[in-house]
Amino acid sequence: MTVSLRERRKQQTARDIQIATLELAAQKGLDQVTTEEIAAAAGVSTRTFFNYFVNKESAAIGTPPPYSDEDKTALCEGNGPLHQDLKAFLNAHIKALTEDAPVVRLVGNVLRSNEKARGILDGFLMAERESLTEDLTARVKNKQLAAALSGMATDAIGRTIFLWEHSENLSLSAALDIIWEGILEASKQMAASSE
Amino acid sequence: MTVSLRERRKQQTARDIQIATLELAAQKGLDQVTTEEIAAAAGVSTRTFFNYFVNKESAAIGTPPPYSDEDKTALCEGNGPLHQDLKAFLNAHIKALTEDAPVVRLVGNVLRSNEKARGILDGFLMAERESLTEDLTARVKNKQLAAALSGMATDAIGRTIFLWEHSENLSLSAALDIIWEGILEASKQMAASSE
DNA sequence: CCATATTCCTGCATACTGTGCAATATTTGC
DNA sequence: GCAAATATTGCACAGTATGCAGGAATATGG
Repeated sequence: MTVSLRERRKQQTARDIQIATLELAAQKGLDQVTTEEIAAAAGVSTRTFFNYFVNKESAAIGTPPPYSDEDKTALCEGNGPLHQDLKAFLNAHIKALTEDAPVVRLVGNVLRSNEKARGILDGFLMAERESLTEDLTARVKNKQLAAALSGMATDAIGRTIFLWEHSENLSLSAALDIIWEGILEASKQMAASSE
Repeated sequence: MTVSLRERRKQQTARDIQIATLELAAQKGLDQVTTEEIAAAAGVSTRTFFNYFVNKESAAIGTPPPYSDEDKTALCEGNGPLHQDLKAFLNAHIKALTEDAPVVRLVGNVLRSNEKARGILDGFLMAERESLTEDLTARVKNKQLAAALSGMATDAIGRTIFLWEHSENLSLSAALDIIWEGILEASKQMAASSE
């Protein structure tokens, strides 16, 4: 076994707390849920709850899947057209999100009504975007260009999830295709006669 | 006089509270400042502080300048190339921000370290972006395209402020020019061979 | 298998946040 | 001025979050 019993227990407890938080939040809104309730539902003391997460909003968000390192290196070492490599990169990330679709949906629900949770996720996404920008700089050799591209990418993920949450019978990856179409069209219009 | 004494007092008090909040936050970080201190510095009771703002993070952010209605209609009724009209739109908004540059700087400072504040601003920006998307839809007749464009615009504002805060001797509008250059370049690369 | 070191969980004390309510003070319109 | 409307304030109270210290569970080494 690669991880100790202690390690596994810790991860299990963290997940228990997150699930308990999300389920209670789904029932009556995160603001109406007390940390005491969450702790009880997760089978730990209030004090332990705060050993795992600094507040209930963080508990709801948990640790979202980061951009994978392989995907990032594939992107910056890719030799296809940029838009195609970027799309492949986003496809991979969306696929990772699909694994946890139910949690994504519950988290999205919390984000809609809770500002603090948005801020926490936003901080996470900013860090992700920054790291993607750095990697992209290796490929395109231009900081501002890389920043613009990685902004487009991160924005695309966000809008994809939003579209998916608000549509019936639309997979995450189908939603991405729609969003991506809009981005390509926007790029064309922006690039048109911009010399 | 267009506004009553009461109205003016209210606005003055709101501003007093915001300034007090930002100054105390600049000294020792918003997290280390209590609402009691802020209220005392602004010359009101703690209870009154909460009549004006729901929490200290909102007090720090205050009410950021929204996209102006004239600028929005100018944008969607414009007949120049899209990238040019969009740039003009952003120029106008950045000019508005320049009026309050010191406050923008202090707010930026808070945003860097406070997640809750980021979430609050994020909510505000989401609403702004959505309204811009609607207006743009009138011009480009395509929801996803409009959403992508308004995402680029809002992102540009954010990155402009960031660049400006981290550079010596760079005006907000000069920062926007640099960011904009990156966006145009990104659009070109994305549009290249995307048929 | 036991001893003990390490890590984790918990209860308790405490400071701060945010809201409802009722009393008090201020402004407004007449 | 005076009554109605609106703002401010103090107080009570529930919830959030952290430090600390003792006890429980797990890991390690013989």
